[in-house]
Amino acid sequence: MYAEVIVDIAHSDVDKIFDYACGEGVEAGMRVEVPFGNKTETGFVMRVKESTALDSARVKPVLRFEPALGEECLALARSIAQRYRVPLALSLRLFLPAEMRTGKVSKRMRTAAFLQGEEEISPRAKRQAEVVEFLKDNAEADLAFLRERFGAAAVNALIARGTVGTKPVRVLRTPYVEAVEERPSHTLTRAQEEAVSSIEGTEKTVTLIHGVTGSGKTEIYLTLIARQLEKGRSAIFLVPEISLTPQMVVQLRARFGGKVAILHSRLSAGERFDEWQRLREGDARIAVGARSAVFAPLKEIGLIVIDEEHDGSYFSESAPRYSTFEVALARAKYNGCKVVLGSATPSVETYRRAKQGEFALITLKDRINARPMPEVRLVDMRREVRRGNATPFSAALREKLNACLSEGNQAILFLNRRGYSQTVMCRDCGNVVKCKNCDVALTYHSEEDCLKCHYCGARYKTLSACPACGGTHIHYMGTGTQRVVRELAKLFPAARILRMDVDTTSGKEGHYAILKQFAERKADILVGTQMVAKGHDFPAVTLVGILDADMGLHFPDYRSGERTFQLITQVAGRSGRAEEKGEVILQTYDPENYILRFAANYDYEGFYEHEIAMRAAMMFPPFVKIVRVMATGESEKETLEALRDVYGRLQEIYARFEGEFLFFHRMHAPIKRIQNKYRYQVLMRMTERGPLSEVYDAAAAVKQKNVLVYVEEDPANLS
DNA sequence: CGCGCGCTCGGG
DNA sequence: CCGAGCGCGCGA
Repeated sequence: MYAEVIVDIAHSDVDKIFDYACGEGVEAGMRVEVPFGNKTETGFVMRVKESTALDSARVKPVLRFEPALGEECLALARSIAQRYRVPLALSLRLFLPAEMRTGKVSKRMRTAAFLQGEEEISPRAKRQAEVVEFLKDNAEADLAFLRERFGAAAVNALIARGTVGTKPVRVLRTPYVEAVEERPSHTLTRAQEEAVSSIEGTEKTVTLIHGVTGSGKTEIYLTLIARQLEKGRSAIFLVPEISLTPQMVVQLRARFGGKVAILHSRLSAGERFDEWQRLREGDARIAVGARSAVFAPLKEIGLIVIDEEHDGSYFSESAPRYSTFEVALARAKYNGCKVVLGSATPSVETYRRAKQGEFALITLKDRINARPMPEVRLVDMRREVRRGNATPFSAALREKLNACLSEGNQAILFLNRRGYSQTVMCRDCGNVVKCKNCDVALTYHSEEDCLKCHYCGARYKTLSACPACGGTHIHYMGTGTQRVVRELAKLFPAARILRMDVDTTSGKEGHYAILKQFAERKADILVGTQMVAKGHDFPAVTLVGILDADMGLHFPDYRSGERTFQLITQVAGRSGRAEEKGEVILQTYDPENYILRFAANYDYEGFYEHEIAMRAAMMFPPFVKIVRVMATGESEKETLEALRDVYGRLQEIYARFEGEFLFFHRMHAPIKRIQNKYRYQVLMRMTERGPLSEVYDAAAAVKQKNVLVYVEEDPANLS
C-alpha cells in the first residue's frame, strides 16, 4: 500500500504529493510522520492507493500515523487551497489547533488516588484513618489535594502499604468554568415557535433571521440546536471574534452543559487543545467560537449558526483569506444541514440575497418583553461648538448623565472606532507626527505619556518640539477614550468610570473581566470603542451616549455607511434592557445625514433601500466585486518590481476581459508602509462574471522573493 | 522549508 | 587556484 502525503510545510515548492509505503492501518486523513530530505516531517495522508509510479527504491515508509482529519475536511481543504491559491498544507492547518503542530501542548495529567486494600489502620494513625474515610465517601480523589488536606506523610504511608492506589487521569482544561448556571429550556414565544418551524420546514439551505435587539434570536438558535442533538447530530455556533459573549456561553452551558466546547483565540493553548479533542472524540457535540470554529472536527453536523452575521471578523485577514459563510455553506452541503444567519443589522449583501429569494428570510420585529427600543435623540454638535462647548459632551448628554447617575443607573459612552485617536500636529507648520515604520499618524496615550503607532505598536516619547520645523506649538487633536475619561472625571467626580478599548483588554479574558465588573455594578459609566457595542446585557444601563456618531462616515470605504448604521443600532440596543426605559443621545456634526436618521429611527428597511440604491448607482458591491492585488515587502524596489510583474499579467487579463472591468489602476496603497513593509497595489472593480480566477493565477505566478503578493476580494479596509 | 550542488566572481 | 555567495532543484 502507498500513501499520498502532503508534508506540513506551507511552501509552494513542496505543495505536491509525495508517495510513501505503508501498511493496512494507514488511511486518508491521518496525520503521519515521514522521512523527508534528511529529517522527519509531519504530513497528511490525502489518499491511499495500491501502487505507485515511482521506482520502489526511492519510496520510503510512513514512520508513524494517527487519526486526525475526516473525508469532509480533506475535501474542504482541497477546495480552499484551490480557491485561494494557497499550499494544501496551509489549508489543512485550518482544521487542527495550532497547539497540535507545535507539539508544545500535550494532554494534561494528574494523579488520582483510590482505595484498593482493606488493611487495618493502626488506631494511632488518626490522619491515615481520615484519608481512608474520605476515600470511602469519594471513590477517587486528586492525590495533590489529599496530601494538602491530610498531610503528605499519612497519604504516602498508605500508598507505600498499598492501601491506597494511584493512577494517572486525563485532566481537561475547560475555559469559562464559572460561566455555568442552571437554566433549562424556556418556552418559546409564538414568533420564536414560528421561526423554528419555518427554518426546519424550508427547503432553502440558508435562513437569515433579521431580528431587532432583544427579539429572542438566541432562544431560536438554542432550540434548533437542541432538536439536532436529539437526532444525534452536532452543531456549530459561530460568534464574532472579539466578543465571545459571556452571556452566550452561560446560556449554552446552562442548556447543554458539557456538550459544549468553546474554541476561541483568547483561550490558552491547553484549553483550546482540550476543547478540540473533546469535539473530535465526540464528548462535546456543540462547537462555539469565532470564525475558526467553522472548522471544528465534528461529524454529522445538523446545524451551523452564524450569529451577528454582518460582523467583519467572519473574514480571515491572512492566507487563506476565507469567508466563514462560504466555508459554512460548503460544510452544510456536505452534511446535508442548514445554515442560520442572525443579525439585527444584516450586511447589505446578505439582506439582498435574502430578499431575492436565495436565502429564506425571517423578520422579528418585536422585542421579547414587548418593550420599545430606546428613544434616540440626535444632538447637533456644531451648535455646541458655537456655544463655546469644547468638551466631548453636549449639554443634553451632561444633563442626561446627571439624571441617570442620580437615579442610581448606569451609562455607556461610545466612541466611534476611527475617532479614538489623538493625533499630534505642529501648529506652526501643520506637520503630523508619523511612525517611522509605517506611514501612519501617531496616537497620544496619556496614561503612559507616550505616542504609539496603532499599526505596529511602536512607542515614541512625547515631543516638545516639532521634528520638521522645530516649532513648539504642539497640538493634540481628536478625542480619545482616555481624554473622555479624564473630562468625565472632572464633570462627575463621584462617578466610578471604567474604560474599555484595545489598551485595557489584553489577556485572554480581558473583555470579560471589564464587562463583568460593569455588570456587577462596580462602575457607573463605561467608556469604550466599538467593543462595548457587542451584545452584552446590562439591565441597569438606561443611557447610551454616542459621542461622535459620524466619525466613521467620512472614510473612503464603500461600507462606511453600513458600518456606522450597524454600530449605532448595536450600541443603542445596550440601553434599557430590563425594567427601566432606555435613552440614547447621538452626537453628530452632520445631523441631516440619512444613515444617522435611519439609525435613530431603527429603520433598517429604509436604510437598506437607500443604501442599495446608492450602491447600484455608484457601482459598488454587491453589484460589482472590488479586487485588490497587494504586493508588500521590505525593499521598495523589490516590492515595486513584483507589482509591475503582476500588473503586466493583469493587463493581459484586462485586455481579454475588458468588458467585465469597471476600474483598473495601479498605485501605491493609501498607507504606503506598514511595519516597515512597502505596499503597492492594483485595484480593480469587475462584474460578477469577471475573471477572478485569472486574477488569483496572476498573483500566484509572481515569484519575486522577499515580496508577498496576495488577492483581497471586497476588502474591508482599503488603507 | 532546508539542503547540497555547481556556477560565478573576486582575491591572491 | 581556491573560497564565499547565490540560484536552483530536490525531497517520495
